[in-house]
Order: sequence, then C-alpha cells, then structure tokens
Amino acid sequence: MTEEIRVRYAPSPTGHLHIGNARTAIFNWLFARHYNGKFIIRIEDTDQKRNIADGETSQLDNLKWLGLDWDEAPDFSGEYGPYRQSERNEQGIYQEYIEALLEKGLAYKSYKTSEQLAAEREAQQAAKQAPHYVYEYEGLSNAEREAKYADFEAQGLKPVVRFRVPEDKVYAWDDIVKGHIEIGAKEVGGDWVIQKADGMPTYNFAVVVDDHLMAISHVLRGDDHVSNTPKQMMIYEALGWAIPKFGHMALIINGATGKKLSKRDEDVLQFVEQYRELGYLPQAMFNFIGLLGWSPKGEDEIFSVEEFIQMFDETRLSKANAKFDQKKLEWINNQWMRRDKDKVMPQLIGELVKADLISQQDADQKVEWLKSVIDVAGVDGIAYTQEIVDITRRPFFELREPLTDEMIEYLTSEEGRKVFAAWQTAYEALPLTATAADYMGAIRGIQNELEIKGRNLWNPIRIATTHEVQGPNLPEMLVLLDKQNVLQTMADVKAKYLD
RNA sequence: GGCCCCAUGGUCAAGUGGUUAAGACGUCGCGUUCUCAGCGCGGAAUCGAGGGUUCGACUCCCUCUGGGGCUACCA
Repeated sequence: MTEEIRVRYAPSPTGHLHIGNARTAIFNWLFARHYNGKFIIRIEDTDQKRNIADGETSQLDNLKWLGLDWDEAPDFSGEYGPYRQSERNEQGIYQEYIEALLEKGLAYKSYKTSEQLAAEREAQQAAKQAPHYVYEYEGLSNAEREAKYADFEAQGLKPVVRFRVPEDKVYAWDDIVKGHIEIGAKEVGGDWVIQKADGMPTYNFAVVVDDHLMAISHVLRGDDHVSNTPKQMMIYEALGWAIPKFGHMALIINGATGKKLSKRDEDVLQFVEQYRELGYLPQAMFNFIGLLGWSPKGEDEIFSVEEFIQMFDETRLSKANAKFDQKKLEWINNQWMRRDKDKVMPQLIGELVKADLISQQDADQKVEWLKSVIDVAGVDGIAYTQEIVDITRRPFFELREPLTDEMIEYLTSEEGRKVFAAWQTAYEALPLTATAADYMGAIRGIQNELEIKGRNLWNPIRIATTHEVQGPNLPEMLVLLDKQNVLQTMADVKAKYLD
C-alpha cells in the first residue's frame, strides 16, 4: 500500500460505548497502528433528536480507557476538521455538494409528506411489491419541475433532497473481509434522501462527503453497513471521487437471542462502562474484543495491546458472526488480574472500601494487612475485581450469623465438642506471633491426639473461629485475624451452642 | 417478501484438495487438599443436508436447509 492509511471510527453520540462499537473502534485502530497510518474520530451527530448529552465524552473516555488514542478528533482538531458533523453542516460543507448534485440534475427536491410516503409504502406492500420510492417528476422538464417546487413551497411544504438513483447500474467492490460483493442499484429502494427537511445531511450522504474530504483510505465497519455501501458508492461516483476500500466485519451476536447485540438486550452487559465498573481490566477487555471475530496465527490467547498491533492482519478477520461469550471474557480478565496482580492491588482494595467493608482511612493504614487478606482470599478464582468483596467479606470483615444447621451439627457432635475444646486450649496457648505453620502444627497435634481427621477435625475449628465451613486456607487466615476477636468469637460460640 | 452475507464441538476458532480435523473457554472425571479457589492429568464433544468436480473432499461448484443483516427525513 503506497498511499497513507487513514481510517476512522465514526460514532453517533446516541449512547454510551457499546461492545460492538468498541470492537469497530479497536480494529480500525489496530489497522492504523499496524500500518503506521492515522486513526481519526469523527462524531456523526446529524440526528439531533437522538443525541444524548454526554454521549460523545463518554464514548471518548471509554475508548481512552481501552487504551486507544487518536491522531485527529473533535477535541484536538487536525487539518481535516471540524470533526463533528453538526459543525461541518454549519460550515455549509454538505450544502455545497448537495447543491452541486441538484445542479447536475443528479438530485432533486421532494415534498412528499410522511403520510404520503407511508401510504405509498402500504400500497406497495399490499400489492406484494418491495417498498420502493416513486419518482414524482417523471417526464417533466426542468422548468416544469421548478414550477412544481414553487407550488409546494407556496403551500408551506419543506423539501428533502433525494438522490436520483441510476437504477440500471450494479455496484461491486472487493470487500476486505467478505471478498467480492455486488448489489444492483435497484435494490436500494429507489431515490433516497440525502438531505433532511431540517437541513441536515443523512448518514449515507454525510459519511461519503466526510470520508472523502478527510482522505479516509479504508472503511472498516460492521456487516450491517453492507447494504449502505451501494448508496455511498453512488455518491462517490456522482461527485467524481475515488472510492475507499471497504471491509465489513461480522457482527457480534447475543448468545441468547441469536440476534445482533442490541442496546435493548438486557441479559447481556454490553456497555464498556459496565465492565469497567465491575472491575474488568482494560487490557483484558481489549484482549477479549480483539479475539472476537479475529484470530491470531498461533495457539495463544492472552495478548497485550502491543502484541495485537504487531500481529494485526486484516485477512484474518472472520466472515461469520460471533456470539458474545461472557465466560471467556471472565477467564481472560482473570488471566490479566493474575498477571498484573501488583498493579491491580489498589483497585482490589478500592473495591473493599467501595463496598463499605472498611473505611478509606483504615484501608490506608492497613495496606499491608489488606494485601495479605486479598492474597490469602485468592485473586486466582475471581473474574473481576468487584468479586473480591464477596470472597473476603467473611470472615475478614464480618461473621456469618446465625450459624447454619449444618454448622451446628458439626460443632455439637461428639467429635465436634472434643475438637472444639482441644482447639480452644491450643489456640489460646499460641503466641501472637504464631505463623501459619504454627497453626497448622497445632491442628495436626489435635488430629494426632484425638485421632480425628478430615472435615470432622477441620470444620469445628473453622466454625469456631470463622463461622464458615469453607474458605481459604485456614492456617493462613488465622495469621491475619485479630486474636482477641477470634477468642471472643469462640467464647460466644461456646456459650451459644455448646454449654 | 426482496436483496446481501454467513455456516468446523455448547462457545470462540485453526484449517485454503491427502491432517490421528489444532488450540482456547465451558463442561465432565481423576489427583493434590479440611473446604472453596487454584494447579496437574485425562475424557466427551465439531466439519448442517443432498448432489456434483476429483484418484481423493471440511476445503472447489450447485441446490436445499438453517442463521444473520438491510429494507427510515437512524446512524
């Protein structure tokens, strides 16, 4: 490739950053970074009704969080700005080309009302025809058409501008991911709107003007844009512009519904922000998304962003839709948490504070203790940082109360009582400086003395000290627990269940 | 309905005419162990169907089936 690679991610600020959008952004970014090209962000905010206030900032913020950066964007304009379509519209950029098309007779003004349009469509459907726009000025001369315009204007109607589709043509391109595709012009549904009644350009028109003016070389986007491509090619052709290379990536699908992941699917967390809040790591999200619809050469699964850049190869993009696999995401995140344990530690501690298990002040003072607690509880088995709360809550921060029937049974059985008594004595006798090995020694001592082992030995001890029958390695936990508290806990258990 | 795309285990997928059809997630079993997690070992599980082409098809072609996308004054 000789010309400069310039790709873009062009979100509309109608919501927060969705997994599907994030993937489009990531692959475009990888494409740019791998080939030393430019990555541009353009905001497509031509639907004023659907724009939401923090849509743009939220999208950019989450993109940044994922580790992306950009060469040109609304917040630090490059030489092809502005990068917001609303601003470009204000500058008359689209208007200029709409007028050019109007002048050449390649587009025209249409005054049909939405009621008329709906009626036409209904009639067509009733007649089992594909919905299709009906050109209203057939056979009229320019002057006659202008006269009609004036008529409609006099009635106070606002026009849209429609592109006159050359229906006998076939639009074909070699798609970067799907290969050769061709679609007949008559399939686009007739003359389509390029400028809305409010003066805003439509997506399919603006995207062409902007991609051309911004010198975009490759357009990598979702499969759902395939049928837009012929419309866009018409505009390139009508304006005499070179057509960029297109690549249409397979979509991400909701495993439950089998449909394109939609913002309305509530069974799947699908905003990057939601994962961020649960404590997924950005490099894990990137890793997971980067493997969705793309596969590397070897057998590894865990890659850094740098490795992705280095490995990127657009020919390995998958043509088949991929289901979103939450379990795999969890596994990948787990791998990253373990790999970057030290880096994740502050975040893990933060979760405990957020969950009110400990105050910020105490947390600051007891950092080393917290690290040990987290270490003993085990990061190895959790999917995301927020889960650290559940696995450390008991017995490090609060005891289960009351005991379950199963626990009471372990405790009050004949063997249980013996173990409890022996353990109470042994524990009291151990010094404050006792190590995990010392605790283990004491427990083994009881085992030998009473000839009780396994659960019948361990469960009464666990219950007496932690109110649990399961949890991390007990000797290691005991080191971290406050001796006075544990003694008190044992005394309480004894008074309540054993006396 | 029309047009377009897709099709390897439950999921992500490698594979580009000759392979024992990789690997990962998940799942199941065994082991380690007081339990959970982890770790180790092992197992089950895939080429949607039918026709061709070929000495030989998961790989190429056709048909069918199934799935998905689009079909707006949304992007």
